[in-house]
Amino acid sequence: MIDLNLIREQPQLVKKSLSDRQMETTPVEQILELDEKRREIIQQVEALKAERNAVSKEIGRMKDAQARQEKIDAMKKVGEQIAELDENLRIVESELNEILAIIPNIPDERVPYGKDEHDNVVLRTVGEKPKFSFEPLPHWDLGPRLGIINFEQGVKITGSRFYVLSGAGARLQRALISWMIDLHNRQGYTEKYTPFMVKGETLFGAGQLPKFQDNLYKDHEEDLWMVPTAEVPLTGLHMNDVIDEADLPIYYAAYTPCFRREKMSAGRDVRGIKRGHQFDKVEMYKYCKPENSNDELEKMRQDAEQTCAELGLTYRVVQLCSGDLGFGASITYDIEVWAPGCNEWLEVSSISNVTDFQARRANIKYRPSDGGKLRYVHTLNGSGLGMPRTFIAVLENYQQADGSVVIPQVLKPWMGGIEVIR
RNA sequence: GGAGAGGUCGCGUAGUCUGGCCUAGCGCGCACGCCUGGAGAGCGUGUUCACCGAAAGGUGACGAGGGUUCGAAUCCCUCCCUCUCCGCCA
Repeated sequence: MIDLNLIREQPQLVKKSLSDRQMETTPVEQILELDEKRREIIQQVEALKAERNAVSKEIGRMKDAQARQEKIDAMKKVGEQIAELDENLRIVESELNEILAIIPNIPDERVPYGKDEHDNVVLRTVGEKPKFSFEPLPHWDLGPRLGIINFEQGVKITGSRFYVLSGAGARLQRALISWMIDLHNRQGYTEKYTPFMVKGETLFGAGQLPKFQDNLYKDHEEDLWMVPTAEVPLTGLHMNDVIDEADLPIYYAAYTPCFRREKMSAGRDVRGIKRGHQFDKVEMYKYCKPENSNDELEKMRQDAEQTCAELGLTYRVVQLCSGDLGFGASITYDIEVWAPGCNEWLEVSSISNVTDFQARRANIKYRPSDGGKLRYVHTLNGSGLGMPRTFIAVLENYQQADGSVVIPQVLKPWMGGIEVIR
């Protein structure tokens, strides 16, 4: 949610932001109109309520039965007016909130203008694309050949875009998750294990509802939704909280599976395990003071980069352009690792400063140490890292001429003695 | 899932039966001041948030949402959560 005051005071800035994001319509005028109407009604109805409160108090003290009845009758009419105005107010406010709820965050001024992902800017590349003495296989050949990825079984028990990991493959994924969480621990993040299902309110707070409803799985009978990312429960942890300034910044890391219907991406990346309806991810998350969120973003990007580097993967850092920016993000870096088998850069991390966008929706504030007014925190999130793609990169980069896959050094403590998958 | 007890301004509680001096009392904590060589004790003052308003001021919030009423923390309905017991169960 962006600040209504910002729309009031700088409507041009908001309009430009929305058009930079390639939104066709910018409902700024409509918001201002509704806001105007809202304040008008509030003034009317509150004046009436003040009158009713005063007279009602009087009635309680009145002795004369007839005069008393007259006042009661008069207040009955006032009550009817109040009910009518309250109803109007409710309608105006719900219209206003409906629109505000789908306005994305304002891009940071450093975000380059661009139409879509083709206009993203590669900031730098770390490492070199590895050279092979043989033709490296894509993971969709490598996995089944090694017996560690089974596509048919996934389709059999659940459906398309599902797969089963087996033996050393399942173990490799578990090793990646454990190693990553331990690494983030050392980087200062507190590990969290959260529910994988949340209520609608929590999804609203994180900015997933109402806009991305179509991409979410939901229980048919209850208000329970499968999380599309750990960012959602991690935002929810402090929903409606007031945090002491001394406790900031807060760093969390969590592993969760992520569930996405991928309606928008139907037909994309159908080959392999790159895009499924269920995937595992380790997420980094921060709550901090507004003045520190830029520095925290850079630190989180370094933390994600370290994760790629320690795995020995070649990666590049990409700055998202305005048109490719996510709904809640004000600025985003993607980290992509090189996958020599499928011959492409795979996005394994997306690191964003969400500023106060989620904090407003989820009502997360902090109390300044100097006793000043409560302020909204800033939140940041970043994958550290996304599983199937990191898994793909490890398989494809560490494959040998004989078709086996060597386990990266850092993962060995979790592999139970397995050094090579063959 | 069944029965019962609860949810009040940081924490703990009073208030609910009997609607209106509840403009939500008291204790603890916290902040400031007085006192003190200093500290403690004591005394005094203050101590939620959101919204509307230039301000004065006003409105709303007693788990959430509805209803009754001139007026609801208080009465009625629905839901959520916590605790105790029972049932079921990894």
